[in-house]
Amino acid sequence: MTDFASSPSRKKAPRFNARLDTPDVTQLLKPIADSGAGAVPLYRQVKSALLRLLESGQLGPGETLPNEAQIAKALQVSIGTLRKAVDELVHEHILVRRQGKGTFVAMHGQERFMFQFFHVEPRPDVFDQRVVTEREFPVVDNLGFAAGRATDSEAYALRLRVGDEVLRVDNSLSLGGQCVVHDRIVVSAAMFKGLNAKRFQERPSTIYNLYQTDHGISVIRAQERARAVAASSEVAKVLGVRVGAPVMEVHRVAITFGERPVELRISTINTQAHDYVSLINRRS
Amino acid sequence: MTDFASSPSRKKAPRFNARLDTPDVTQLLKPIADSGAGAVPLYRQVKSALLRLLESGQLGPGETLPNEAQIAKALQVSIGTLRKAVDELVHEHILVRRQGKGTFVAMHGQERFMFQFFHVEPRPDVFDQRVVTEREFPVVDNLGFAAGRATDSEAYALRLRVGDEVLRVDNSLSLGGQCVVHDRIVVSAAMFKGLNAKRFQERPSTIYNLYQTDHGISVIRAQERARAVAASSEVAKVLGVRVGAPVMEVHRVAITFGERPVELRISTINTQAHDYVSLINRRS
DNA sequence: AAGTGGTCTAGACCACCAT
DNA sequence: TGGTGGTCTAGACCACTTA
Repeated sequence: MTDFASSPSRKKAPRFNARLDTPDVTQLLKPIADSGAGAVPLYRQVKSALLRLLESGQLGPGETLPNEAQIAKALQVSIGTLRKAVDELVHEHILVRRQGKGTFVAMHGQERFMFQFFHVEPRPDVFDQRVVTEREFPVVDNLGFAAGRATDSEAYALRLRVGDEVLRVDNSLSLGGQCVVHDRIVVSAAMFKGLNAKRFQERPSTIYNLYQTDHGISVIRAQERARAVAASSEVAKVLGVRVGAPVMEVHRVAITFGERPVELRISTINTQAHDYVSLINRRS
Repeated sequence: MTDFASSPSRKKAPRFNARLDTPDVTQLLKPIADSGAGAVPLYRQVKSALLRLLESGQLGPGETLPNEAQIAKALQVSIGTLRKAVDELVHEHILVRRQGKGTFVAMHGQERFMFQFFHVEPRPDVFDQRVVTEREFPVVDNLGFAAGRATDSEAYALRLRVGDEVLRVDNSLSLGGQCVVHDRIVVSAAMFKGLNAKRFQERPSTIYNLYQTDHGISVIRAQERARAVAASSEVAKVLGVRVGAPVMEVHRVAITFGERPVELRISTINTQAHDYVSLINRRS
């Protein structure tokens, strides 16, 4: 039961010449009338039109977009203009292009999580540079799952009212058999109706993948603020450090379409042998 | 005395119809022969040609590029291809476009420093959201300047040999009158010949601006790794925290053309009232 | 008014992928 | 072999800046 039932037009059955995995989305794309001087550029309007398609769920994760010529024709813009719009969506990891295959709605999985959302990696050893430490997907162990009422800061981050029902999940993340991160996840219970410990623990892929497949919510971006704190007794036990030891605390708000906050995640990191690596590192 | 003396062709005097602030760079741009199948795309080759121009110093910080039509003609590519190359360089903050004025080699200044390299800002107050905390440029006070020999980790980060001569600079950075960051800067003495405490302290703009104007070295990118540590006595005194208090330590290697490391900077941050904000936050 | 970058078009051809 | 995205072209017109 997702929110998509309220979308204005339902999916139509594929027409005889439509590809099976491609809903006939072109019918939903109305020609864009260029509004003339000083207005939003046409390619931005095209981008918005595509975003509306994704946001409304008419085009879901993993689905194939119509080919560029078709979309361009449906919107009555040139293919170059369409490409510029898609370029930006690809750059934001919202769409994925594959030459020879097509353009797809981005899906959450391990690769994307590692690339876009996981920023912890082993500290390179100055004295042993032979060891090329590959980035490693963490083993996630669930420590707890509970419903509760939003605190001030939780409500602020998730744009809820204080006291609204939230779900809290505690996880430990391990790299190389060693627990390195403690995660406290907070989400709105209203937004994630039906989410329970069992579903959470048995998810086949990443947590953001679960949000996407079970609740139709696609995380597209995140904000992170980091600080150093003294380890609490609870976290110290999980991370295997002494109480009061300096650990890093990262507050992340995951965001979906329309700048709506989805999840607050407080990661406490044991940085004895690992670093928090800023996205600044990526080249392009 | 910069390294540019070794560049193959010297700057020519501007021709009678050239703009005064624009060296006749088009003469230096040789037509690009498309190398055919499976090769590097033409627009990447154009990008490389432009990068060589910047790297060799034939086009310096703040200078105006010839207009797009001229460059395209000189390289014998279409204007669209040239624009795609420039697009990427603009995205990497190496060039700056200004509609109606021209395209310029990016210069270091406060705005760029704040945007690209400074990641500390006040922690927003959950209980007093009226206060919109604007990002503020820090007041930098010099605490020390000394020559020395590269340690293992310094040599590793700067790609020097252990024992090579380095310059070390200590600064304190204050926001709102409060010291928030202690910076230890390490650079190769050979790379920054003639850099002394006086020049350093009297610089008119940012430190990266000094590197650019005095030594012809343009920082174009940085790598950062962060961790939580216990404050040392030296740093504790500067930051006004007790020895052993948890503080954040950010190791940044600033990089110039050709992936060459320029500067190692270890920032120790008092995160009592401030956060380290990840670049992930930016939208586009 | 002249010069610059910004947008938009219409088409050709290439490289990659599936069949 | 046919379909997809990727590259490249040549030009028209618009918006912004400066003189």
